[in-house]
Amino acid sequence: MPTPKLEDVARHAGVSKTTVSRVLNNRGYLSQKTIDNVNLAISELGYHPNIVARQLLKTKTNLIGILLPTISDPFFGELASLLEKKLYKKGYKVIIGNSTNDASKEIDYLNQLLSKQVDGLIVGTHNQNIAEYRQQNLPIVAIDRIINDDIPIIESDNYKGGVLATERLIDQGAKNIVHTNVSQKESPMQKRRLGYESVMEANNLDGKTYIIDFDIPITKKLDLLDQIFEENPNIDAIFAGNDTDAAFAMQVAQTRGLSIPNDLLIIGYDGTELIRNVLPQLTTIIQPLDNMTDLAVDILEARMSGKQTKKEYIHPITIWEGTTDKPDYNLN
Amino acid sequence: MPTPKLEDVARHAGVSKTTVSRVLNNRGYLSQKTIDNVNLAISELGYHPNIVARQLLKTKTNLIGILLPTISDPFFGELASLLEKKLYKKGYKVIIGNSTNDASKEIDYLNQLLSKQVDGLIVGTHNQNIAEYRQQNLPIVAIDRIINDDIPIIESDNYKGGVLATERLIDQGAKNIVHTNVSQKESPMQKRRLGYESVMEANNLDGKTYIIDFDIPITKKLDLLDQIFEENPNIDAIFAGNDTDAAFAMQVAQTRGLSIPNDLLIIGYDGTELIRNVLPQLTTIIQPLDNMTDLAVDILEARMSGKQTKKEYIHPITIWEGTTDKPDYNLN
DNA sequence: TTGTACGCGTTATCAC
DNA sequence: GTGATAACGCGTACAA
Repeated sequence: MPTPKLEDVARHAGVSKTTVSRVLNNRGYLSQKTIDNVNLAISELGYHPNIVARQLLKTKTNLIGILLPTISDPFFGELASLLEKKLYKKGYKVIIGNSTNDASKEIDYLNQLLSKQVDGLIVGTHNQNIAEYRQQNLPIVAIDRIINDDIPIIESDNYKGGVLATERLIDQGAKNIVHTNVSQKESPMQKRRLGYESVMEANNLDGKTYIIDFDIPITKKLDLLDQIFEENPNIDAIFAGNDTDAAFAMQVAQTRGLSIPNDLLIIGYDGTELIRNVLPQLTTIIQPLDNMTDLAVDILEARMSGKQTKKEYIHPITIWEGTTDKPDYNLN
Repeated sequence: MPTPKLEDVARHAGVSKTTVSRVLNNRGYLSQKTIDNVNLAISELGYHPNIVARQLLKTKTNLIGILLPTISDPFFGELASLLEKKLYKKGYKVIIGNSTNDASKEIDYLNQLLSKQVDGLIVGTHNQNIAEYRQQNLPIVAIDRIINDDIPIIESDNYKGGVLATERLIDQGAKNIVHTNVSQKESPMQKRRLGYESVMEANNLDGKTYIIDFDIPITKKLDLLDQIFEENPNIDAIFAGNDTDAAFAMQVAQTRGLSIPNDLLIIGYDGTELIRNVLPQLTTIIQPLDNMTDLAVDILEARMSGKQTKKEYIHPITIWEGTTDKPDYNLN
């Protein structure tokens, strides 16, 4: 027998569909006897209401899309995890996609939104120039990503983070500092680079930024990092655009016989809970993910209920004081 | 104006709803002129088909639920990431939930399945005795988890992994080896413990297993690990039930002044890509996640199309040869 | 080659 | 208190 529907329950209980629906939703006036009757029929048949039919009528799915470049990286993993928990508490479930460098996949997810499958979307991907975003009245919130003027951005104080990291390295005597960042020009992550460049310039130092995108294979990342050392024999510090890069750089440096922090200083960015505990020696800029995700959910809800919001929300960063940026560490 | 529907497009193009539907789905015979006409109307109105209405008609959502204890841990992050990629290629999108120790949340997700919101479910959580699983004909696949006799399990060769790790530690001279595992008695992860215990017994050694569940806060995990050292002053090796435990144990040990591998040997379990690159020195048992997720998707599809499957699929493990289990490492 | 009419499972409206 | 009926937006026999 196929899954029972409302009508089957109604027939079984000897009432109308309306009555069953009322029992299901606690609406209207019903005699206790009827209620008991219907509930009995429901459990006897093992009936479960069909969510999809409800969604069609309500034009609301209680589903939120989350689109990230990857979810296996600790930063995005923690981001996704926090968002899911917070959205769940508000009654939403989450459709997640890692769009790994795949613009067509991102477009596909966007079409779902436009097709009323999700009530809202949180984007943290980095593909550019996707026409589908040029729609109206879409409840979207971006994390660390610029989409267009209408879509609010949640981010950490990337510029200040870049400044802080670079200053610390210079304070420790570093002169040949290399930075890693992503290729997407319109990402707020570029502000990390701007902070780095402005401090370098103020100190009359030449800066050099290498591109390491999120969604490339790890082996490729290691190759790129190795190349940095190859091309910069005098390198004495790295300000990595994220902690994964920083951690990989530590490994590559050690493979090449460089000792950290004596031969090479390293500072990362993100400061996820995982990295802080697995690699506590890594000095890094902490993004306040808890606050950022709280806000992302709030702003999304505001947009979904048609409220206006600000365009940009910048969160203060803090620093995790490890030892990878202190060459005198071993002397203590 | 509200979002346009099929009927609006039809009126705009001067044809019937059926014709528009045909154009949308490339079905039946249509004149090129009509096709162009309809497509023009579609783009002029900015029409997008309503997925929910389609789902109702087809009684299929192309949505798969994935239920994991957490997604911020690298193992589950990579698992979720791989599953999402592979399901996407087959035309499915993914609803993800981390059920962090919350049985009611797990039940809630199960009800979604029963409510026809998803076509299938992949479970890797560890909550027990959930009655909702006792349903019939649910397309479910479990990863590293025993649910009931009807639901197939995908797992690595946990027993052999436990044996292998313990033997290696004993070969290096360890005698006081502590193991960590989860509290869920019916998890296949217990086979890691059984492997460990059988080898310990065969060598006339006393084993001791500590419980560290996946979904407790990191600070709590660190406390539990610290307690292990407190209660076992003679400890000379740890076989951690997963790599996160292993990595944290390394940190706690170092904080207590223990040097690895000279004072303490460590072997982990999982061997995710991230940990292999961030902490390559950690010797660990590698689960073939790529194969396991391939199979999980295949088996789920088989179940969804009503085919019978085996009850258990065990994948061979390999070892990542780091240096944390080789006390003579520094002598080389 | 195109159109009509019905059904997917639920809830809202109005009547009794 | 309860029931009949329409409506949500789409796809598909069947007819033309």
